[in-house]
Amino acid sequence: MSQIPKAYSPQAAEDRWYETWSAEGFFAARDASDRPAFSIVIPPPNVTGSLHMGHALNATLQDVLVRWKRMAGFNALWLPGTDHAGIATQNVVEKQLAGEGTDRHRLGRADFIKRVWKWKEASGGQIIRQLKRLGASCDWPRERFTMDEGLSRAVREVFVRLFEEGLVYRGSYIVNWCPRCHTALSDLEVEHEERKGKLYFVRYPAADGGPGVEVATTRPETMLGDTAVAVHPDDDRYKGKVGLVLALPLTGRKITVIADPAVSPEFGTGAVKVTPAHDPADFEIGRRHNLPEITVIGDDGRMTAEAGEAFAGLDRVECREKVAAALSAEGLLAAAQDHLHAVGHCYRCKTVVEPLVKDQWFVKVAPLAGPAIEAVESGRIRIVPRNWEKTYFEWMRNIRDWCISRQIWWGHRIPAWYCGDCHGERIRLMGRWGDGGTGKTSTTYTQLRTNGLSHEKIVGDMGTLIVDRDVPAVVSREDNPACPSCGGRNLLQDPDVLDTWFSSALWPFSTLGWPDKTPALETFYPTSTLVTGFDILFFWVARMIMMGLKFMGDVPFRDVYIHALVRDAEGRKMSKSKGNVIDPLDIVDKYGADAFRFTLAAMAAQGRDIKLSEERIEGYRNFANKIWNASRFVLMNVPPDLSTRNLTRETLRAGTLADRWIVSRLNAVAAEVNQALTEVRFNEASAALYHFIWHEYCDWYIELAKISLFGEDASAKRQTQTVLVMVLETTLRLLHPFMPFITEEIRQALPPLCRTQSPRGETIMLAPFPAPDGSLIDLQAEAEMSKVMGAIGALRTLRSEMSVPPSLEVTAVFSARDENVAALLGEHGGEIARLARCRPEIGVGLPRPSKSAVQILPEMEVYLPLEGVVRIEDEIARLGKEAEKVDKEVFGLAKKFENPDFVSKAPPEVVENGRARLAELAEKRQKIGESIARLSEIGREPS
RNA sequence: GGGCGGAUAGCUCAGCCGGGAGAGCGCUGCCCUUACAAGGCAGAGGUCACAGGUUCGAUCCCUGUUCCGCCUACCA
Repeated sequence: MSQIPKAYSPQAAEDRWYETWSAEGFFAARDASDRPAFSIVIPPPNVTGSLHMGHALNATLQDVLVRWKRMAGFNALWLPGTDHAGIATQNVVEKQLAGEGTDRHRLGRADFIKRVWKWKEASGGQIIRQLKRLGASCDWPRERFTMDEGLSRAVREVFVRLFEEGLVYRGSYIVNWCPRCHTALSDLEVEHEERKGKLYFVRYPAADGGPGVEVATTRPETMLGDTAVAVHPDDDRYKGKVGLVLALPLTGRKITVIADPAVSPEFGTGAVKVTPAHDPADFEIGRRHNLPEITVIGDDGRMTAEAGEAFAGLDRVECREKVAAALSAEGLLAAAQDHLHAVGHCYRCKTVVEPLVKDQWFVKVAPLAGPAIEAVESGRIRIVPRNWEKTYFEWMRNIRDWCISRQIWWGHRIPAWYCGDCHGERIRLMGRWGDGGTGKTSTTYTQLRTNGLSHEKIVGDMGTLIVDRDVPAVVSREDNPACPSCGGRNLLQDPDVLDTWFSSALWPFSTLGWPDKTPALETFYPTSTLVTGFDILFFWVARMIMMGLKFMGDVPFRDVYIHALVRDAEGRKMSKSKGNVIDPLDIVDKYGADAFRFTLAAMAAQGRDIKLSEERIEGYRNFANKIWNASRFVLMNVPPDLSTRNLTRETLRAGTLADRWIVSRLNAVAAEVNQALTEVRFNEASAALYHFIWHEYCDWYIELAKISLFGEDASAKRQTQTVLVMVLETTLRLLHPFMPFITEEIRQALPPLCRTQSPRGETIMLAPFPAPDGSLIDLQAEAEMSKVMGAIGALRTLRSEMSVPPSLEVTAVFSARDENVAALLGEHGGEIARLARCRPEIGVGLPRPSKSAVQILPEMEVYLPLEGVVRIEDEIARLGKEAEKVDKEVFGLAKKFENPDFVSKAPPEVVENGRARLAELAEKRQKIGESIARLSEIGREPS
């Protein structure tokens, strides 16, 4: 007899089992193995971050897959790790410094980076600990970090090779600049948001004082940097104006009207002011027409000296007002109307980004995109759900070059150097010299050397440097390369670091040891499945595919499973800045990891977002408790020396109806779960398990088992015990990937000879995942059971509707349609008696007792004698309602048959089905009518 | 502007290849029946957003409309 407690309490079990699994090395995959490989690399979370709902969902789904495959006999690897999250992490540490009244420039680059590493060491373990609390079965000794030595080597190798092939280049282009983070951003890192603004109509007079051109703009402050006005070449309104010289208001600069097809005649006035230095579209036009690029907005988002005395130093937004006012004062502001337009914001700090012309490093993406498109088109990579493929293609086909340099310090330093000896005049540095350490003024390298500073001193104290764009870069796999032209060693490394996503793009192979040829790489690449959210489909997935194909010559993964985003009540992404986050760990504390995991899996329907509700989690907590108590019951009713070892197909097929039924259902569910997991339909797998455990095993099988468990027949009892435990044990294994802790906890309490053995260790984790045995699917048993269940249900309904107390044992009449049904019911009279709490009278065409309530089933009629327990009128009313229901269905069905086409064109089995149903309904309706008539008669007699 | 998705029970959502509408929670009634009140048994509740079309038959396929969400975009 077991002593386990009445309610399941997750905490203790979770800690204990995770500890054990980990210590025993059950999570470990083998670099070399006879078994087929299954591998997943985790989408690396931000190292200094903490677990949010998205991570929890992501990790749960991966763990379900890995645990499933591991049990199914695969050499399963789930490789964990974290990401250095350049801008985000740097921002955190900079905020700390600000709190201490200092900044990174005073600290200097080297000390700043030390400081970030310190922060990483201090806080970096958090998210990993949190993943463990969810039960994540990662191979922890293989944990990697994007800034690891090995991964850094991979990053450098890739950069150098791409540079050598001309796929990485340095150039001066317009980029998205965050004036707060002080760095360039890739197009993807800019979030567009609709903002209410104004569309200003401004008159630009001709230089000769004649009629000029009116332009429309949302950003009047940029006019200070205008170097042309453009119109569409085919726009008749402006045919005569092309070539006209205008006097740019407020500055007096002479600018020309040019024609360019990029201008859309429909918008505004059809004439657009061109500011090549501050607008991406204008930049393109400017380059096409060789226009000057006048920078009027600086790195800090304030107007530069070029903007003119009246505006220099003003913030962009302030300046907008001032310019509008100034134009208005000169009578040049024709109109200002409300206008809705998309404004780019920094994805990190939400500051409005400023397009600026900057020297940056880029990846030429088009040559890499081609094969990446082909890989998905050909099906070598399968994206699930399929509809994401379209989004993927759309983006890949319109892809633009990727700006990979970031003007921050935390990240992979770009392996490019500039020779101070050859080009010292054209390299300007900012650092902790000469200006009190603010790092705000710059000096040329040559000047610093002349002033007596050593090269080492300069490098050590360097904050950043500005290199003329024609100074050649020396790109090298090794640090401190020699200058290829002068052979000197006085080279200065490019101050920029790489976009974090550059290193993430290599994740599926860099984590397995690349560029070395390791056994792990051999075994686990390509990985099997990538599980991720659609929000990083472009950021990460697409880039991994490009890099994997380029450097491994093969796709990085076979399947990409795109899961939903966990959103808040209003359907918005949860984010710290919005303050709408629910901490997954709070949920784990409150309801247990198993309940939480099961909830996430159950809600992970393909293609739909998850709006998480706590009630739902509570429901699955109750489910865990249900399993717990069912197991308690089983353990209380089986001897500790029980064995299921001798249970063969033959003994199972020779079992009782209930045994054959539950075994059949178990195998059907095993088939469903396997199938659903194969198709990554987590919700279907969990729903099948939920229904089977609660509504078949608990509601019916356990109740039926009680008869022989509490009965006299020792051999029947032993047989029931065996099946009871076998089904439970198998179910636990099916459930384990979803609810790892409770399943292990219960399995360990089962009689030792009832546990399916695992190849190594005493754990459910490595025990075989149940494969369905088709020969045990017994449709006849299922059909028979459903008749018995129907009989029991019918009587229960009658009792309930007639308000017959459950404790009152009644006599009930089961009048079968034919001998077969009567025999079946007769055989299971004991079951009917117990589960419906009655003395059953069973036979064919039994007479109906007077004053009885009736349920009419296809196979039988069930009578409950009322004997003054219930008022006859109640039963008449109830039957009246039922008759209405039947009439409604008959009406619908009859309409179908009125249509001759239905009979001739519909498949025969559908027609036959309909006919049978109609006949059934007609008979039922007639019997109800008879019952009502009889009861009405009786009702008139004195009772 | 382009693309994608959603609208099904009071709430949150399933519903794979068109053929008798489901779950969880909530609600109603009865019940502490020796696994479980985090429970048992029974029940109420839906013109499957709207309008057309295809079909013998549409929640499901097609077209359009309305509302909502998301992604993407150089109409300033």
